[in-house]
Amino acid sequence: MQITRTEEYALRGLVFLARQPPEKVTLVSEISKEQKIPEAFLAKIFQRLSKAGLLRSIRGANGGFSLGRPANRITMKEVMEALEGPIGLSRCLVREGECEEEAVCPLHPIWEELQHRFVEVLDGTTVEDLAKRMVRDGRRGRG
Amino acid sequence: MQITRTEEYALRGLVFLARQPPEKVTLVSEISKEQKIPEAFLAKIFQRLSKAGLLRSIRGANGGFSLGRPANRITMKEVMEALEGPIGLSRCLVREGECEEEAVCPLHPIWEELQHRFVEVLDGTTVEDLAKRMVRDGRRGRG
DNA sequence: GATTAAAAAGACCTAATTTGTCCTGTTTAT
DNA sequence: ATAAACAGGACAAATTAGGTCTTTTTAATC
Repeated sequence: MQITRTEEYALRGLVFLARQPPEKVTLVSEISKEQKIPEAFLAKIFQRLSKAGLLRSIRGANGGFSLGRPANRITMKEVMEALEGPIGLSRCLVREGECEEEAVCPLHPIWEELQHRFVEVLDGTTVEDLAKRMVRDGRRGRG
Repeated sequence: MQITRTEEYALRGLVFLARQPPEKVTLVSEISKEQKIPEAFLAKIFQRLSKAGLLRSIRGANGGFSLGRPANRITMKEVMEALEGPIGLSRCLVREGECEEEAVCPLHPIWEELQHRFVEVLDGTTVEDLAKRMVRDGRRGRG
C-alpha cells in the first residue's frame, strides 16, 4: 500500500522538465544529478514514459528528453499507469472472476470505492499542478 | 500500490466472525477452512489483531476467537493499521524529514490529499458494513 | 496430576517484487 | 569517423510478502 519509488522518481523527473523552458531538451544525467536519482534507473523509467507518449526523446548527440505534451495535459494517473499498468487496488479488481466465482465478495464494493476516490485525485492532478505547488511559498506538507 | 493479502485475509476473517452469533468462540481452523485461507498464516494475522484489541482470544481447550468489540465499532482503518502500522502512502509521509530537508517537495501535498481521501473511506467503513454488504442481494462489484 | 486442545510467540524459509547496475546496441550531430 | 545520447536486455541486490514450523503458555477434562 505505498507509492513506489519508480512512481516518485517519474513524477519528480516530469516536474523538473515542467520547470524548464518548454521544448528545451534535457539530459537524463542532469535530472538525475539535480534530483539525486540513480541515473540508469531514471533512464529506464523515462524509456517507459516516452513509450507512453508522456515524454519526447531525442536520440543521438545533443539528444535528451522534453515533455511529450504540455505539463497541464499530463495527469498523475497517466504517469502511474504508464509505469505500473492499469491501477488495481486489490487482486479482485484486477483479475476478473477472482472472487465472483465463489460467493459474493463483501470487500469488492469497498475496493471499488477506494479506488474510485484514488483515481479521482490522480486524474485531476497534472504535472503542471505539481510543478506550481513547488513554487508557491514554502508551505510544508504537514510538519 | 495494492492491498496486501494479509489485509484481505484479516478482513475476511473478521467479517466471518461478524456473521457468527455474538460472543461465539470460533476456531482459526474453522475460519481458514471456510474462507480458504492458509491456517498458520491466518493464525499469525489473528495474533496481531488480538494484540490490537480487535479480536478477543481465548487460549486452551475450547478456546478460539471472537470479535474484540461489536462489529460496528471496528473500522477498516483500525484493521489496516493493526497489521501494517500507521498508514503512509508515500515514504515522505512516513519518515519525517525525508523530503523537507532538501527543497520543498511538490508531491507531498498530493500524497496527503490522496491519503486523506483514502483514510476517509477506511475510517468510515466498519466490519459490520462489510458483513452486511455480503447479505444484501447478489450485487456484483463491477461485472 | 496427566493429557489434550488451543492460541502465543518467534524463528525461519521461500518467492516475488522492487530497485538498481551494466553492457551492448542504435541513432545522430558535428 | 567519432562522440554523445537514448534503447533495450540481462543480471544482481535488497526488500517485502507470504507462508511454515517449533516451542511455549494456557485451560479444560479425564
